[in-house]
This record gives sequence, C-alpha cells and structure tokens, in this order.
Amino acid sequence: MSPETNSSQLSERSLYLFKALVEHFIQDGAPVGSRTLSKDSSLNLSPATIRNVMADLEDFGLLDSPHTSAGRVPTAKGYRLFVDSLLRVNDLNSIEVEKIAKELDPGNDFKVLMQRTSSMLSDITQLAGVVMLPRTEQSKLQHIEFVVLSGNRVLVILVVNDREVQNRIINTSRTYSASELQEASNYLNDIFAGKDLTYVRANILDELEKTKEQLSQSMQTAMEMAQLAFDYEKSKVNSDELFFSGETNLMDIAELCEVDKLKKLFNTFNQKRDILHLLEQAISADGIQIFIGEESGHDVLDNCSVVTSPYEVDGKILGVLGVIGPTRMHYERVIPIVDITAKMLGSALNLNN
Amino acid sequence: MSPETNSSQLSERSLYLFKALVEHFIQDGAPVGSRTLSKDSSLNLSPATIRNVMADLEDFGLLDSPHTSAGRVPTAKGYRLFVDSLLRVNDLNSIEVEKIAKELDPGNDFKVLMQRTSSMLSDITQLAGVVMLPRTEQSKLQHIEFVVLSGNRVLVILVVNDREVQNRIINTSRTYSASELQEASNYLNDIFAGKDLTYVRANILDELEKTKEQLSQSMQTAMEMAQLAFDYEKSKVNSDELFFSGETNLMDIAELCEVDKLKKLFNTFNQKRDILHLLEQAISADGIQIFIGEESGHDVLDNCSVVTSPYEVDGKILGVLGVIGPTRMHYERVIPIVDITAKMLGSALNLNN
DNA sequence: TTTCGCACTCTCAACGAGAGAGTGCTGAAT
DNA sequence: ATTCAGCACTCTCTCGTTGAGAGTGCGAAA
Repeated sequence: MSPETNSSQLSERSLYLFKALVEHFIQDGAPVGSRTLSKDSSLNLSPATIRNVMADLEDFGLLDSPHTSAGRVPTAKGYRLFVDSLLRVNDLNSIEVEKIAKELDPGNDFKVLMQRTSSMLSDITQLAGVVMLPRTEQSKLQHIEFVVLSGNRVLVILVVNDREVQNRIINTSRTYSASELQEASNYLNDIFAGKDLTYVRANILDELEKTKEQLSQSMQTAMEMAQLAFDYEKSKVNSDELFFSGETNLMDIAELCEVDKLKKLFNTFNQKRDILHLLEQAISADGIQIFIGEESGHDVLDNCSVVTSPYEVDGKILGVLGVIGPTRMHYERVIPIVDITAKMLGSALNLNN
Repeated sequence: MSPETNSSQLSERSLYLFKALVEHFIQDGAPVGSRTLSKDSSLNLSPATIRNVMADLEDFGLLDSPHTSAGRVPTAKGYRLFVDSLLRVNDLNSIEVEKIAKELDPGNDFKVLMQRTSSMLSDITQLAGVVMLPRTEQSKLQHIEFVVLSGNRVLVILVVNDREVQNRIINTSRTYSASELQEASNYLNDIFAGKDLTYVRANILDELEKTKEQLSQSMQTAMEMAQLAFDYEKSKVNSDELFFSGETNLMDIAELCEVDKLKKLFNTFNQKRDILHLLEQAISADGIQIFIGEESGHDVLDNCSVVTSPYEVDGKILGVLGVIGPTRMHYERVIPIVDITAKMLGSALNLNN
C-alpha cells in the first residue's frame, strides 16, 4: 500500500498540474493553493479535484505544505523531478547571446576573462555568479626570468602553462648583477623549459651537485637562484582560483533575507572551501549539473540551488562555472545561460591558444 | 540667548557625564537614561540632576533622544567631541602588537602583504578592514621582457616601480622567434629603463621613426612590440588597488542589520568608488583620521565611522589603511590598532626596498 | 470520477491594555 | 542657587484577543 516513489506512477494530469504548480511557485514565491491552480491550469478542473491531486503529490514527496491552510510548495525531490523531466528550457534570445559574447572578448588575459565571466553571469541572471579554475596538478614551466630590484632582492618571474604568470620576490645573500642573472636564466631555461614544476623542484638539487663539479660560476648562480625561487613555491598553498560576483543580488531573495542566514552564506563564499568542494564534484560530470537545496550536502546552501557547467578547451575540461541562487530560480532561463557561457568561455580561451 | 555651540561653554561636570554616557552607549548600544548614568558615574548625583545636565547637552546638539521616553544617544557632533577631546586611547597590549607584527612578515610580496593587512585588521577589530594603494601617477619602467607563447601571442612582462609586475598578452601579426624578442627587449631596456611609463608611451612613435631610418630589423621589431604593449596599457583603467576584508562582520552590528541597508553598504564596497573617494581625502591628512557617520558625505555610511591612517615608506605616503564599523565602535581600541598597523605596514614595506 | 458544500485549521494584521522605562516640571530642602 | 524627591505624562514593547482570509479535508451528490 505504501506509495511507489517512482514518478511514472503519476498520471499525465498529475504531472501537468505539478509542473504548473512549480512554475507558479517559482514566479511568485508564495505557496500555491488549489483555487489558484484551478484558474491557472487550462484543464478545467475544480479546486476540489485539484486538492485531491495535490494530496497525491504530497504523498509522493513532491510537495509540502508549510501548514494546513497554506498552499503547497515543491520539495527538493519535487524540484529534482521538475528539472529532470518536466522543464522545457528556453532558447536564449539573440540579444542576450550577443551580450554574453561581447563580454567574453577573447582579447583579454586569463584572469580578466574569468572575472568578467563571473560578473556577467551575476549581472544577466541577477543571482551570484562563480567561475572556478582548478590549479592543475601539472604545471609546465615555460620560461623563467630574473630581474634585479633594489637591495639584495631579486624578482623571479615564472611563466607556466602557456598562460599564467607567477612572480615572487626573493632575498638573496649577496648582490647579483643583471648580466649574471641573465646568464642564469638562460641556463635554467635551457635545462628546465617544458618540464613540470614538480620535476623542476625535485631536480634542482641534483643539478646543483652536477654543476658544482663543473665549477661554472654562472651555473652555480643559476641553481642557487632557482633553489630560492622554488623553495618559496613549495610553501605556497596549492590553491584553486575562484571568482565570485553578485553576492549582493542574493540579498533580495526573500527566502534568504534573514541576516544570520545571509551572514553564513557570505562567510562561506569568503572561505570558498565548501563552494570549491561542490564545484569539484561538478567538474567530473559532463554538461550542466544542478544541485538543489540540501542535496548539495552543505547546509548553508539550504534554499539554494547551484547550476554548473564545466568549460573546456580543446576537448579538455579546464574548470567549472555556474550560478548560485534560490531553489526557486528561473531554471529555464538560468540553465541555457550557464550552458552557453561555458561554451563561449571555452572558445574564448581557445582563441587565446 | 541662543546657546553657544562651543563646547568650552560646558562645565567640567557636564563633559564628564557626557563622556560616561558615550562610553556606556558604545558598550551597550541602547539609549542611556538618567537613572543608569546616576548609578554609573561615581559622582553621586540623582537622576533628576542628571536629567537637567542631559537637557543642556541636548541643547548643545551633542545628544539626541529617539523619543520622549528612551534615554539619550550621542549625535555625530557628540561623537566628534568625544573622539577629539574626551577619548583616552588605550595602549595595545603586547600580545596584540605581537599578533600584528607576525601577520606583517616582510618576506612577502606587495599584494600579499596588503591583503594580509586588511584581513588582519578585520580580524583583530571584528569590523571591516580596508587597505588602499593608490596607483601612483608616475610609474617608472624598470624592466620589460617578452615571452613567446603558442600561436601568434606574445606575453609582455613589465616591472614597474621596483615592486610591481604587470603582464599582458598581445596578439601579433606574425610569429616572432625567441631570440628576436630577446634582442627587442634588450634594446627597449636600454633606451627606456628608468623612464616614466607615460614618457615611454609618448616617445615610442618618435623612436619608431628614428629606427626606421636606421633600418635595423631588430629595433623595428622592438618598437612594434612596444607599441602593441603600450597601446593596451593606454586602454587600461587607471584603477587604484583596494583590499577589503571582514565585511560580514558588519552583519552582526545591530544598527546595520536591516537587509537593505546592508545591501547598499555591500554594493558600495563592491563598487569601491565611494570608499576610494573617502580614502583619498584621508591620504592628504597626516596621521589618524576619523570620519563619523554622515560627516563622510556618503549616506550609505550612515551609522558608520571610518578610522584611517596613511602608511608611509621612506617618509613618503604610499597609501591609506583603516577600519570601517558602526559609529558606536570602540574607538579607544580601534584607533591604536589602525595607528600601529599603519606604522608596521610602512616598515614592512621598507624592508622590502 | 468529479464536484459541491461545509466545517475546520492556521496565519496574519489590527487593536487595546498594561507594564516598563524615562522624561520634564514643580516645589521643597540644603 | 543647586540639588533632589515626587509626580504626571509620554512613548514603546509585549501579549492576548479577535476577526478576516485563505486553504484544506471530507462526505455526499451528480
């Protein structure tokens, strides 16, 4: 006698009504009653009939009523069914596509592009946008360069992975001349360019030994510098990059407008860890991924949904981007936006290659 | 008959009571009544007498009463008097000084240091911290370097002002070889190193003409590259840098905990412009500066005070840092923290030089 | 199977009463 | 002249009540 949780048990009509209810709720944010739905749903049914259907839907765990005399509200499970089977995604109008394309002008550098993407996402959806670039395990050293600063300080510039520039300042025990450093960098580029950073780090000492025997002063210098530079690297946290935008848009959302809830959410954004964890789940799946409410496993994201999509360059997944908003968001609009943004960011980055 | 606004008109006793009231209010956040103050203030006065004094203080515009039967609350003018004449600043205990010093480890690069400073400020005060580094008008080019990327892209690295590294990617019309670019950067470093960026930008075309006559291919290359690089620079906004931390701390402040007020404030932080404007005022004054409530001229900062101090290296003001919190903040604690942080950031940066 | 009618439940806004806090004023005491 | 006790007054806040409105569930009729 216990009801099957399989939605195929539900009649066509029940599903139709359920869909209408969810859409209505997404629009208004208020629990939907039988009367409203009866007027709304073009099948001419009386409120009483609709009440029966709604009672069934509640038994299936798709709806919930905040209290006896409020209307019904979709549960997380209900949203799941809705986005998986019932939702028809809108096509984006060309104006919006245009707008996205304009913002993702490939002429820009990597970080600028990601920053822009996230603020564009938040702007166009009026929700919070997020773009992640995981720090890849393998980072190929492309070029190393030293610049003398004042004092005994040397600026080390590393170009990594054909796009990323890292720089750090090291304090040296003696003063080096520009030409000395030039030689050093030439030497290092010769032996290490194209190698993985971890490989470089691991082999510096070996090379240092070798060069000691050969007694070349310039090579010695090179290795010393490199050691200093990569020691620093070792201590550096291996953090991913995460760009956020439009957090304040979430302040308008009625469901979230208690201050302490907002505070928790904002703190989460700042700490980034939980969000990263979530996005890392999304990176392995391909295509659009939707986390609804508690599903995400992070209770700060109660009442929130996260719509994500990985973006890829040359068929290789580079990172994840997405939108965070209330469970009751306009999925039919947000989904194609996230989708197309991921594709366009991918191709913008591709042009850069 | 109209009362003088000069506070010297006030008796010793009135000022004493005023100070006690402000301190009490800063502690509790609730309007202070005569009875409370009578018990609190060690001069044994009855509530009735205190009421008379408070009425005087209200006439002077130092106090305000939200309604007839609430206690009194300091006005902006009252806070001004308080911080200017009445406040006795605490010495920091050595533990806190220690903590600040630890955070401002000079071994770090410029941006990291500023980021740390701002989050340390917010952490230690439980308010919002902010550190500004104005983009100086004059930026001396120290070093320029080109790195070949895949495709027709070239990475340009500029070292500016002995500390700052800018990099940008330019798309070139043809492929350049590494040695070609090496020559080009050598040439450019020879003629432009130590010059101001604006000077460089202005003289590239001239040099291009000169070199044309001399027909040296490598110099031609150099100038072409430089032109591309600095064209980009021209279009770049000349934005100052601003580091924020601990915004969410402000969510705990009772005075600000209406969602829409918070939203405005957070938006202001994100846009940064208003805050920059305020900080730019602070940079010209020397030493601690306190903006109280409406005084700042930005209505989003109602109920907020901003305590700032410029920080300097080699006697030259480099930027401004500070703390943003409710008007009713613990000035006696915040002021020395801001003060000492500014000094320590200054010396941390100095070591770097 | 659908629908109508009806009793029931729950929320929400409005209202009023009473407690609590604090004031201003007056007149007496110092 | 100050200081202070007493007192009436004002304003806010909380709480209970009440009535309207919305929506449900169920039984009986179509």
